[in-house]
Amino acid sequence: MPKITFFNLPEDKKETLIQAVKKEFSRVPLYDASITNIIKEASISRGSFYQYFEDKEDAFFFLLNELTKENKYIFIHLLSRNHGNLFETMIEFFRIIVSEEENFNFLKNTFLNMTHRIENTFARSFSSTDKNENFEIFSSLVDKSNLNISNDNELFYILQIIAAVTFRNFVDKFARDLTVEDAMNTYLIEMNLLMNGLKKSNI
Amino acid sequence: MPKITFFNLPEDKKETLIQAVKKEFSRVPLYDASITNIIKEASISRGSFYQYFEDKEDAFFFLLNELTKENKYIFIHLLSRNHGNLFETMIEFFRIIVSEEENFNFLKNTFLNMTHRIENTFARSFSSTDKNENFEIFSSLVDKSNLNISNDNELFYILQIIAAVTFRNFVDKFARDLTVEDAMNTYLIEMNLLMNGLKKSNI
DNA sequence: ATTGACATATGACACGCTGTCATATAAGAT
DNA sequence: ATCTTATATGACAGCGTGTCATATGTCAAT
Repeated sequence: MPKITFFNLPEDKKETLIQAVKKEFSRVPLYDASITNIIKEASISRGSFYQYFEDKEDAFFFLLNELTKENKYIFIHLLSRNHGNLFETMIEFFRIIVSEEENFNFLKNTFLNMTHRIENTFARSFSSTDKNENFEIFSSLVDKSNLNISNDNELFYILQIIAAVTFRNFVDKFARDLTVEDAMNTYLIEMNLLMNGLKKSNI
Repeated sequence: MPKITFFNLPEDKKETLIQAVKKEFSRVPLYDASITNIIKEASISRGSFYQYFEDKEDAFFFLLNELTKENKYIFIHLLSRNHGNLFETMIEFFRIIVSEEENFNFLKNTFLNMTHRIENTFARSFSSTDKNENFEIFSSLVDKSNLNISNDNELFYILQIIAAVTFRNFVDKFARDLTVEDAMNTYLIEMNLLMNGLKKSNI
């Protein structure tokens, strides 16, 4: 978490700083990013940076969190518009993320260097790391009547599976520079397999 | 790839160096590892390190590749013993990896900091990144008769899905320090969901 | 207006790490 | 014995991080 000093900053200065942080993390992934570049871009001193953030990671995760908040908002919106249909919602959500242009490079650097912590942060967009408050919200919005589960608890595993597969598809999209349509095609095939099962169903 | 000089090394010196590399990457993840520590441990000069490897990553991926080769061997063996049953094989394979003690810390550091490149390397144990020669081998060994696919090509997507879910379970095991049995339980639930489908099947 | 208390800003610096290179040593061939 | 090629070495430049003593700004109280 950024320090209080950061949040006390006047709006315009804060915005300049955020843009500088975003620029650097769009240029290179977390571990290659340089604080020196950020402070040059934002025209602040080295010391100031450390008054605002704990370190490089702190700044990165602040940014990622902001993005995730927006995505979560989008996801919740889609879910209710689709009357709780999880699969329809995931497919629409997937399209929105892979079509994203403004944050393209930031997303690319982030997905291609997805550590456990980054994945967990991002996953809050549409799922939940733990069985926490997030999970309750999602659970209440999802139409469970046509899911292969006997109790709420099992929804958790379904979300885990969908998250895992969705992530892999995000990464693939960026790693292989797929077009939006190619990425969508693969994702649709895999979501269908997920829905219907990988095992041949008995006739 | 390590340089020729490395492969020309007498067996014992090479082994000492590999152990030093392993020790450092067991201590901390790739990006926190220090070449200085490795050369101290192996009693070689800084210059020598660079005669053997391109850089830190080069050493890391060499090690990961070695490990992956062993895993691949294990996987193939299990697959044939299970007469090509993919799910049974994955479950046995999963248990072997999460029970691993010798490489515990190396695996932990690796899984918790799994970038796209690391994932791809490791995935060669039981799947294939691309539709390459690896895929042909796996494809020929897998019993496809009870899989929900109409052609060989679709096997690829099934492997992708299984790989994604398996990875997530590996990561979870290390991230939350699960016992082997807890990790197995979750994995079994998820594999069952994968087999039978996330959607309620029509009665 | 002056003071004191607290919040914020600054950049020089110590420290650690990487990758290189000129030089030294060893090994092998003729 | 000499030349050639392969390997080893550690000093060093360059860069980046996080800290800290110092400077500057803010604001309430007198």
